[in-house]
Amino acid sequence: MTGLRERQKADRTGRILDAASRLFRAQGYDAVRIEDIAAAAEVSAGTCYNYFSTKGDLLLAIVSMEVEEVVEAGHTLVTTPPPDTAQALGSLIRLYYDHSLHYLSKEMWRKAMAFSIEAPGTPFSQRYTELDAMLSAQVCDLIAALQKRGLARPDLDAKVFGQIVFNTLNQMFIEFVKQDAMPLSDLHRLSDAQTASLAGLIR
Amino acid sequence: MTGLRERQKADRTGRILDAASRLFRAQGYDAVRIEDIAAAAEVSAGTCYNYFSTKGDLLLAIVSMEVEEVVEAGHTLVTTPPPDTAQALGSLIRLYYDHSLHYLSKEMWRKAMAFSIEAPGTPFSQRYTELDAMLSAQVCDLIAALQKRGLARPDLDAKVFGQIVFNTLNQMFIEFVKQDAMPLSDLHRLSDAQTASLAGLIR
DNA sequence: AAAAAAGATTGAGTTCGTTCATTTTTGAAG
DNA sequence: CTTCAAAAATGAACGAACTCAATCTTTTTT
Repeated sequence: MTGLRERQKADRTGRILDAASRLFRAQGYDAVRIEDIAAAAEVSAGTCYNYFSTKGDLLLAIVSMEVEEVVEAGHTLVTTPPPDTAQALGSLIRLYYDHSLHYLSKEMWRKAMAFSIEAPGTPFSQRYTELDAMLSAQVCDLIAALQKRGLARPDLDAKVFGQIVFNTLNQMFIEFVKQDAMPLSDLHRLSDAQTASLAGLIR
Repeated sequence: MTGLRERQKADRTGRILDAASRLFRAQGYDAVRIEDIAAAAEVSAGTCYNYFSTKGDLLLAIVSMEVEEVVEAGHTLVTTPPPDTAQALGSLIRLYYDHSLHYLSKEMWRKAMAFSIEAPGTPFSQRYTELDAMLSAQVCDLIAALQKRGLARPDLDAKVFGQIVFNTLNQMFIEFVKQDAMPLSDLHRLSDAQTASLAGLIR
């Protein structure tokens, strides 16, 4: 079933993604030209456009892989939440934040977020939006799980409140990547304060 | 004290802003070239760059003027809020949303938001971020005003809660401008539902 | 009022993302 | 094995944002 054509296609996709990911991280998104990526992936510039519609979409493909990992890691945590509301929320949020700079620079996040707003219809922009929705749903699930364990007010709409929490942490993350000088520890501090407030409303 | 040089500078700035605003709205941000703006403003392309650092920053200058108007209009409403929590919040939000498409297209909003994330250091990007903070503060002020009138739980931190409300409405607005097909009425529906939930938490 | 300095304008030139006509490679049919 | 069609790769050409050395305009100095 795996013809030569199919195998080469997958191989090229992988090489382009690898090359782009490595170069973006090493030199920055703007400093890397499509031609550089093509050269590193041993294809031509035109071929990159057979696989990814724009440079921005290629970036979003890379970012999406990262977010996929986070969604998976988050799933484990949501199914076995710590036995305290603030700590449960805090752990999930910390998981998201700490993963974020593992493979991606702030510049890459900025460009990715910008592109997903600017060009929402692009294939990987849609994928990225989906993944965002999955993260949001995960927070909702956590709150529902806490309710089930009697750690959160049962009269709360878990979906509405989960989205509120997600919007808040998302907004703080945007501020974080917008300021190159801001260290991760500051994001944690801000986040812990908000989480405490929000946990107060839940309990 | 207004020398010739100063007057010409103000005049040119105005002409560039006017031309760009008109052309962006009529033809779309991407379709308009700097040269087109320059021609319409009766200057050269290079001159546009003496006044605005990039095309994106020029757009943000235009968007900022719009947001300034909204901040002003909102101020009136916050000082004399309707005598009902949900209605007060709803009026302010409606004010923001209804103003949004008056002078600016969805594409312009998308590009502006994208640029403000992508290039946060640029002069008008900073201005735009400031204005965003002012809107957020306005929502906080409204909640504080409601507390003062006994229309909201006094034990609530107005600042924290205001930011939550602002983040929520901001996020909904982003979804709105990301989908060209979505009518303003749908945004209102979504917003009304969320506002009702949030008003419930406040009372 | 002339000369010098400071400040702005200009548009040709550079760069890089993107497109597309042409060429090459792959897979199927005879 | 040859022929043909479909799919994919290629790189030269294009377009638009942005830069910068040369030029022009305004202000200040003598």
